[in-house]
Amino acid sequence: MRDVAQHAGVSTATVSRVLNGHAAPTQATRTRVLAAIDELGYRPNALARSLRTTSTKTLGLVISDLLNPFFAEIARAVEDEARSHGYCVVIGNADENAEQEATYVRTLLDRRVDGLLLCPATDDPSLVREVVAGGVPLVLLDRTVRGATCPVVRADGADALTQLARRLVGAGHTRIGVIAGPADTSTGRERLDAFAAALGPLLSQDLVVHGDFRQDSGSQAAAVLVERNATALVAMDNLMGLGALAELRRAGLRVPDDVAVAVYDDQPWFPLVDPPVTVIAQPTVEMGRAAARSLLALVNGDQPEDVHLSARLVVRASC
Amino acid sequence: MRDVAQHAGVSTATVSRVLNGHAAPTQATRTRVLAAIDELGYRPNALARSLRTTSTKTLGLVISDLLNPFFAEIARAVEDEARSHGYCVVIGNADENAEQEATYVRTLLDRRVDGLLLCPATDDPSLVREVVAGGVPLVLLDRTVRGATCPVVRADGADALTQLARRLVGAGHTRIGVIAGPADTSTGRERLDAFAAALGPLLSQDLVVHGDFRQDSGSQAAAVLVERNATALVAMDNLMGLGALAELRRAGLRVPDDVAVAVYDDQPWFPLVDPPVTVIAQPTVEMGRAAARSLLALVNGDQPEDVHLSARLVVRASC
DNA sequence: AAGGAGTGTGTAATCGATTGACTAGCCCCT
DNA sequence: AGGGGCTAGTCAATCGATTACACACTCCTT
Repeated sequence: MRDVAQHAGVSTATVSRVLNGHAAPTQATRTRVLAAIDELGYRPNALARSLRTTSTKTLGLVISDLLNPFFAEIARAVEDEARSHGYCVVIGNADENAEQEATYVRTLLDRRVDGLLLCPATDDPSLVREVVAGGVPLVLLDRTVRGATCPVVRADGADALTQLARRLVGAGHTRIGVIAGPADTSTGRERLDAFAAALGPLLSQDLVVHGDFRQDSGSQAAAVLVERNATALVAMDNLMGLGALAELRRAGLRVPDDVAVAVYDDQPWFPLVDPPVTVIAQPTVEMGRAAARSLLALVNGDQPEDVHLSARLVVRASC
Repeated sequence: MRDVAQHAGVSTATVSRVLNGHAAPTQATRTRVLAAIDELGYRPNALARSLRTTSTKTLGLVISDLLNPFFAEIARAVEDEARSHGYCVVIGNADENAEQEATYVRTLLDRRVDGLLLCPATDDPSLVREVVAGGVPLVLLDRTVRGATCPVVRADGADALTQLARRLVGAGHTRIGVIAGPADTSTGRERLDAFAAALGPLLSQDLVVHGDFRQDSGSQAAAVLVERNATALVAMDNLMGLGALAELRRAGLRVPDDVAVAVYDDQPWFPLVDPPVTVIAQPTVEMGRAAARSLLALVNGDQPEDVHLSARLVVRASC
């Protein structure tokens, strides 16, 4: 910057003013400075700038699992929305692991992100409290924590799950197996609760198996449930659904004749599976965008409302 | 930091030394400082530190499309490897768009990442030159550019494509349609060239359609190729493959009876599709890890070799 | 002609760390 | 007692920007 100033015969203050679009500098100096800038190929040091201004124009996004296309889509939407407002997004991958999540959150805070978007790995509120106590704008995405003290953006699947339950019961299923998410995540619990409520006494405890939102756990759960004579399987997450489908295929069971299947989260390939899979589709893009918008509002000092979107049932041939 | 120093009754220099594990401070002062640190809940400002040390312990990764699970997997692997070496990864999503790619690269450079991993959207070398000229360690991943002047990590699919070609010819196909990647990407060109070489005169020009590595382009290309009486379709990317499969299903064509299908890039769900899809599987995790390792070597002043891995053919029922 | 208003620039403090140069204190030796 | 050799710690410059304040100048007003 000093070089630029020298080159243009002005002080660094003037260069800075030109760079930041202040009113002060004359048209003449302005062009002189700009000429110097691209003659020297100067690029401002964002670290120094941020250090001084205490603003990084960066948002942090800590998601549970980058390999889960649901989160990849969300990340993509967040990034889009943020970029359109001049913000950058740093993505952290927690791998469904509370410890790694905490590490990432702290790293991002150390780097002074202007705000943080978090899909919490568990519903333990301590990390959230830590961030909020540190005064950093925080918005929770997809999942919440106990007694959350910050805005939350999520999609409600209760209606869709109720419809699904009705449909399965209507088709004569009496032994419906559930591959639920972890009991210590809000989505894991809520989806199960909503489905259980819709099913009432028809749902027997031994047909509920908790997975970890990953493919393998879906396979294992499916094996267990089939063993217990379930005639329908509902996987509460697309990766566990994938695992369940793989297991059914491995076991030589036919869908939906032997076992009906439905999965939470739609994916582009679900219609192509044999048979096409009934799903509950979440508005991922809207969730991501809304979360980014809420966070930016918070960063700008507003107090955004929680956002509640809805998932919807998409019936295909698998049940 | 000043507060901590005061609290512990030492100077900021000493605090810094404790923080950075210098030999100097006594065990006594050390514990005093550490006590002060967590009493005050002090966290060092990474911006200031980086400004001073000119090292951010951060790598930049600019990928072509975060929604493409191939790149998501790579990102995940890069992140894993980097983290295990104490580095953070900032992911930028170029959306297969050269301009957005350049913007992201510059943003990352401005933030002084210690090194950059790039999956170039086109084979135009100007951006690469710009980075190299700036003296920032750069490694290309998956794709290369014309006259690349930096290490490259990629997977070679020529053998697998040759096997695939042989197999299709052996099955009696004479009109084999290719859904190729963009001609201005190295992977787009190389995969097509390798396949064309293996097929020889059997490949007619009107059965080669270029897509853009996205689902929709795969559908459109498939429609065109079917129209031209192709009896086999090879999609050079998983998303275009997905699009092609969707189009075939929409058109009511049966795989492999009416049209045989093979796709470049394996995905966990390809075995579940009706019928299971023959693919060319790339060692994504190894690519990501190798790229991160190469970049870290470069950052540490070594001169890593290019890394060439191999893709392999996985035959399933679709052809 | 003096004083005031309004502009355009420059000077220097500042953000929060790191680190080279220096100093104070201690021990030991002659 | 004085000096050499260590150590543990302090001082202050530095990284590269931003910005409050001061200054110089022009142009008006009275």
